[in-house]
Amino acid sequence: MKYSKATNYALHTMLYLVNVTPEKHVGVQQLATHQDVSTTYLSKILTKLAKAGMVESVSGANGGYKLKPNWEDISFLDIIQAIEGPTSLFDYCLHHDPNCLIQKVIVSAEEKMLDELRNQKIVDIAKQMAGAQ
Amino acid sequence: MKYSKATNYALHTMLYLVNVTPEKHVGVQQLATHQDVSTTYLSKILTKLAKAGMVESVSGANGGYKLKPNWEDISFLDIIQAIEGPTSLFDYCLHHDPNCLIQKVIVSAEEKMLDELRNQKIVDIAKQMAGAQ
DNA sequence: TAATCATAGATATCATTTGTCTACCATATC
DNA sequence: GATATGGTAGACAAATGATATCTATGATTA
Repeated sequence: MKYSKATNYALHTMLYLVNVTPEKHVGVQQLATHQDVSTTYLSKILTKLAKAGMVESVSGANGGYKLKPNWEDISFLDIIQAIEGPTSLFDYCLHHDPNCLIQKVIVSAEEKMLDELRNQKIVDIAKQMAGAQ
Repeated sequence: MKYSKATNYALHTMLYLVNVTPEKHVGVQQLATHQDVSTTYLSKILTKLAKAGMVESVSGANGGYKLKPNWEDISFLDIIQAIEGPTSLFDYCLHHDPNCLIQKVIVSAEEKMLDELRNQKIVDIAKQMAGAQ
């Protein structure tokens, strides 16, 4: 039971974009070498972030990725769900009982975690890091 | 990002034991057919629960599984961790930075969920089910 | 038109989960 | 103690999902 490495890459990528260059375009190349991943693989992750409306890509020379105007609102949960999808920790249950109490307990516990992740903006972490230096 | 089916089986098994026969021995056979799993597979799951000190097994005729005396204290988290292990959602991080803020945010959000799961006893759910009938 | 950069598809690899099969061990009862 | 009943453990096998890589292609700029 773990978040995927892709989610890890996505979070670091977004933090990097916010932290270092919120305005400029940054190439996948640069993002990839910073995290020691291949560009094509990271590109697939960035595509998901783009489809979720957090970044936009520009092809061609001097192209790359840029944060969308709403970048200051982006939460951890936004990023995680862009990569992991909308799945719940526990979306099946024995006999597919829609009233399964076990499922209800777990889902409601999970909601507590999601609330936390929803309230944590990536920009706040970036500011913390900037403050610490 | 999901809890495994094994965790699902474990929770339902424990609920069944608490609900139906907290005192008697119940064979894996019965538990397995109830959940539509093979006995050997469910047996492996029960072995983990036994190692975690929640149930005990008795071999031989009229044997089976029985709850341990502390059964009223058993929480959802106890069962989940007996199966999933002690892993965290996010125990690696880029460059293995022990001070990674991203990791700290996620781990602290996860703690909120674990607190909830720790506070939910399996016996409470059993009582709810009994009351609803 | 050439250089730069992102994108999508096909494919490969690997780890984990989910199981099955089998032989084996423990206990109760006759 | 033989036998039926019940749990245990190991060696597999299959399915799934994550993690990539390679290649060809499309878009943009200089």
